[in-house]
Amino acid sequence: MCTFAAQFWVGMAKGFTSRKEDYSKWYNELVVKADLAETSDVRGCMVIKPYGYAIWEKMQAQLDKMFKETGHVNAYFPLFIPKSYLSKEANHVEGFAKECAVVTHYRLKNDPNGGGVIVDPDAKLEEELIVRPTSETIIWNTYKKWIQSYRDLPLLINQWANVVRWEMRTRLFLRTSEFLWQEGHTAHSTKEEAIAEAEQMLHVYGKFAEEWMAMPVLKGVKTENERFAGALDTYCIEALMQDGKALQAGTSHFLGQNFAKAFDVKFATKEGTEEFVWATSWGVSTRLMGGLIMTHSDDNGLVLPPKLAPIQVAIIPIYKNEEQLSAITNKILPLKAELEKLGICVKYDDRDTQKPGWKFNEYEFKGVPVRLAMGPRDLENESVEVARRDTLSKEIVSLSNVVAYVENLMEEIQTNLYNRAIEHRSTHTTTVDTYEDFKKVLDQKGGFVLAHWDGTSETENRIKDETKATIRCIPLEGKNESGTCVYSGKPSSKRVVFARAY
RNA sequence: CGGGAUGUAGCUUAGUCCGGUUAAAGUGCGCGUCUGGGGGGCGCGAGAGCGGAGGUUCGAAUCCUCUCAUCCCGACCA
Repeated sequence: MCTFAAQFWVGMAKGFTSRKEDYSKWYNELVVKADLAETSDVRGCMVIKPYGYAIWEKMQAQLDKMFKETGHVNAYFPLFIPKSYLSKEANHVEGFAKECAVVTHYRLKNDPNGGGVIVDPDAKLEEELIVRPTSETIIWNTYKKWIQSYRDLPLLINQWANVVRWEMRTRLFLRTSEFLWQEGHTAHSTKEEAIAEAEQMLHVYGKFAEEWMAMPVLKGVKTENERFAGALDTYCIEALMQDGKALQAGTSHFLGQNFAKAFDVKFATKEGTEEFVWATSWGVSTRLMGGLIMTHSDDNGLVLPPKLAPIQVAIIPIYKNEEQLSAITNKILPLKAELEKLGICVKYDDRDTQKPGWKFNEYEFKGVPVRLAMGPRDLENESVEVARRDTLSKEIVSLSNVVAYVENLMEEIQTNLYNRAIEHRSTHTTTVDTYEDFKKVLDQKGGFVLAHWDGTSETENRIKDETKATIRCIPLEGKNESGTCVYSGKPSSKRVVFARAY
């Protein structure tokens, strides 16, 4: 490999708020200016734009592959759920009742007073329909018909769908009234198998977050307060954003026999007895996009890990006339083909409608991991300028080495982003033993705070009221260590992870 | 649903307190031209009647009333 020079471009994107100035403004502007999504005229709902959707599609493709590899198949259940279904599992209703959209009518008509269309009062539904906030109820109502015997188990189904939760305050990707997700719903003959399934999917999520999103996550179990409505146990992956706030990035629930009992889903065992099945559900959503953005991006815009970047390499020609452009194109096309042969997504941007400088900024803001530029000088020297987005560094690489160089960069950038994120997390994870330190760390530094907790909801709630911090999880890998609760002073056998969260 | 604020060109905003020529600018858009190794320069041009309805007035973006919408802060949340 032949490197002639290294230089750094550390500019500020024009008219873009920095993280330090206002993190939340930075995020909102980034999402819009990087062309990922925008708010729609429908309150709380977003339009995911092609570039943002392309990233989501990459996530979907990989997750879907991982689900299939673990034996799951896809299916699709209705968007609408009869109201009565939702009330069959008491905890579940309570958890979602406050944020459900309800369909009450099925027809419009012209307003006799000339005000456009109105809801036809004669078209009232006998039973109102709920727009799914999650699909446990409709799915378990269906599973009841599908499951009779242990021979029908396990049932391992996933669906990719949209769901609606009527949120008061929304933010692009992080919390929208309608969002896209996948929800896995499985049925098992034993408790152990169901728990193993919930844990397995947690690890699938963890692997995806770390290896594909380059986003380190803590795996753990939720406390009763934070648990999914209707679950016996909720496992989660928790990520730490750059502003020191935690983001719940995925959850996997062991539902016990709650839904089986609510929907009367029984199966005949090998021994001829009749038992309720054991259930799990698990999901990740477009919220992952928010996590991806807030884990890596900087004051120059989006930064994407190569494995999820819709464009991994952008190539920009610099030319004064047609002859130069075609000379450059003649060099670039074979290079592009070679990179593509390695499975790298390359965009050769030879549009004459935009200037090179404009394109540099465009791809930088959109987080394209590697940018190649070739101009008259490179043409003469048989070289290419290679710029990487994660470090904002540029090097001149000889044309003969550039394919190998770029191939290697893909791996290097992916690793660097992960390492950077894990470094940030470890410097923002603090162990505290007193409530004073606890509050001080939250206010001054943020991040994950490891503290002893007495295991009661009462203490958890008080801490939440006083500090806005919640228990993100009881870590799976945390070692047992006896101590005393930071709040109550009562004995505790393990530290839990506190943080202010999204 | 409580507390605060804002609606003027595609977008961001000035003008509003203290009514008065043809509503102003940046950006974006179109054309021309010089350019082209980090959002380029110059020139020309298109684009809004000021969230909506009503009122006061010779005259309303500006004052009054009502209304709608959005944003921010609180309770909820993947």
